Amino acid sequence: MRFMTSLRFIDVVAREGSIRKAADKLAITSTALNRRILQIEDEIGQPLFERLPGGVRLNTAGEIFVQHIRSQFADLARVQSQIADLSGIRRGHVQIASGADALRRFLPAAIAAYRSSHPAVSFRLNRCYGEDAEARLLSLDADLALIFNPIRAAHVHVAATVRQQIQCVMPAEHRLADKQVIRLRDLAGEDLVLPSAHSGVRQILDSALMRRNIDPQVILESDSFEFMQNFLHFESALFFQIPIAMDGGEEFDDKLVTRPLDEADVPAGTLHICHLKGRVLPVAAAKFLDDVITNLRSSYSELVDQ
Amino acid sequence: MRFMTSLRFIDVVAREGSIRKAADKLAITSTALNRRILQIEDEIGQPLFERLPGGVRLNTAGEIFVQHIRSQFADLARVQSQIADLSGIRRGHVQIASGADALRRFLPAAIAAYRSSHPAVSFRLNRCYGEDAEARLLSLDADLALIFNPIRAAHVHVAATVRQQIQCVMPAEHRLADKQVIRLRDLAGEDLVLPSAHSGVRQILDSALMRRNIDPQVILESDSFEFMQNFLHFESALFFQIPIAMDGGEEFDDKLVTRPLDEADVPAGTLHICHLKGRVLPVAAAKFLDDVITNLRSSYSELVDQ
DNA sequence: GGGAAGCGATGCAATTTTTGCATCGGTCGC
DNA sequence: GCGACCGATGCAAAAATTGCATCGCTTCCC
Repeated sequence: MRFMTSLRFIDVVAREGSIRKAADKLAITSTALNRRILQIEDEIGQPLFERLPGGVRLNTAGEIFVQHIRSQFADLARVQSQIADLSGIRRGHVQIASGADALRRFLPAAIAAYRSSHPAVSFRLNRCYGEDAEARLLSLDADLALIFNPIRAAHVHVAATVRQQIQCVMPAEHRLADKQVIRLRDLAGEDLVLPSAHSGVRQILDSALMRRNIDPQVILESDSFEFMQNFLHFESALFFQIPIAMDGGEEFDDKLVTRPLDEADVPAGTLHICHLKGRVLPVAAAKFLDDVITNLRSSYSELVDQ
Repeated sequence: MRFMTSLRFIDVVAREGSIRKAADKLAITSTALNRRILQIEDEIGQPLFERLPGGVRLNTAGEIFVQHIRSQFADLARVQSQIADLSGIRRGHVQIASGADALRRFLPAAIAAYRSSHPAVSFRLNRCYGEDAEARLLSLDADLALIFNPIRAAHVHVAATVRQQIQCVMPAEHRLADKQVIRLRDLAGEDLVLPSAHSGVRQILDSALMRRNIDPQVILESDSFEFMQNFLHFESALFFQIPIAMDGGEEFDDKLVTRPLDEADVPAGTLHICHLKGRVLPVAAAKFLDDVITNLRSSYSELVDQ
């Protein structure tokens, strides 16, 4: 897209915080890039960047302008996908920001299913926590976000939510494995393996444990589900995740068993599927979103809202 | 705005329906323009125009793309005005589509008042009927529209409405001038001077007259209020307009008197102030809209909604 | 405190892109 | 069927972008 180059360049400079670094990334000289920026600042009538000794930084005008540029790019992508859709090609690109939960099983399966009927659609997935995901939606760096627990930002539109009760995962021979439902007080004195502090699951657990004044042993903390799960093969402990991170609510590792926490002790959290409020999504992203919601509705029936 | 030239060119070609005509208007050769278009079609990967023997016409992809271009331009204007606003310059440009009613007295006064505090803001006014106004909003050719009576289009957001009872204007010596309120049956046999068929006033009058089976003499029909009003200086007749077309509901021509039609006979119409739904208006347009609504609220108090 | 390194800005020449001219092949109206 | 008008294209001129060398500046580090 030749007619977008100058704008794309500005975006990169804003991200890199330095003309020379950006020029490097863009495979042109800093001279050329510098002059493109000077020219656009001239046309706007005001500087967009502050010149610092170590590089450049957007000023207020630049912030506004770069936001405009990003929305132009997103909208161009939407237009292209819509045009491609006209000729029945169904091509496109979908960018998703997701928590680690949904990235485990749910999204791989959902994307594969979608791609089986739309092979010309490509995806990009970024694992991140709530705040990042919201920032990515806002900077148009993601079309969709799947976030477990809290949505704060006013500019996010929640297309659907799924209630998810936290599940306790343990080796089949663990002493709690006989119970069908785990009470919070059962955790007292147990060895726990917990997701890191940003995680929605962790926040729910922490606040529930704090409220009841239960003080379990946190022997391990990680942001990798895979790591935590494999750890349980070597040492007996309790580990927590939400159904979406498993296959239809069932653990997929037959050495481990899964038991829900009692809803009276720990409230169900909500998984939110969202996009930027007021944004017209590209065709591919909109269709994928539709599919995901249908998919969730059939897997979790009455737990899905909207 | 150098980086927008190619897009602007496409817009002009779409409007002109011919590359050569557009090239003429843009003061470049048809060759250069033609090649810019070919290049962009190449980048998009699909033609945007159908080549007809007498020129070019947008195909479906082109329609989508041109709509995108226009929204880009409108958004760029918003960004520019927002950036200018930062430095306290308060410059900008406001484009208004309005019926002839509001163009008479209300808008000149409102714009002059606004410009007295924001002299760097320029305006463009286009007189048009409802359908045009809506089309102009949609093609981003107008930021705001003031339309008397009906709003149909789903993509229009109504920022405020004012109820306006139709007024009957006549020479001071007319036999109906003694009445404080004009009943519809009074019009039977009278000579009427009516606005043209597209006008909201005309539509309301026509349907009321038709319903009561009253058949007055329509001796003159025009889309110029000024013409109709001046005509009354030479021949005694009745002429209709809404308060917004007058000074605060008072006729400004002292040879003429104004009497409301009875609300029981003819329902009040509504003047709508609207903009495109979902659009972020440029600062200047948004502020002017605010002013207009405040203005209307103080002039017509309880008749204003929202 | 001085020197090296990193930054953006700028003059000048090389290169690439854009433009204009002339012209082609096609369609339409008279 | 002829003239007028349309968009497409080869080729040379004009204009723009780019890269190189270099400047002035600040910061970091010895």
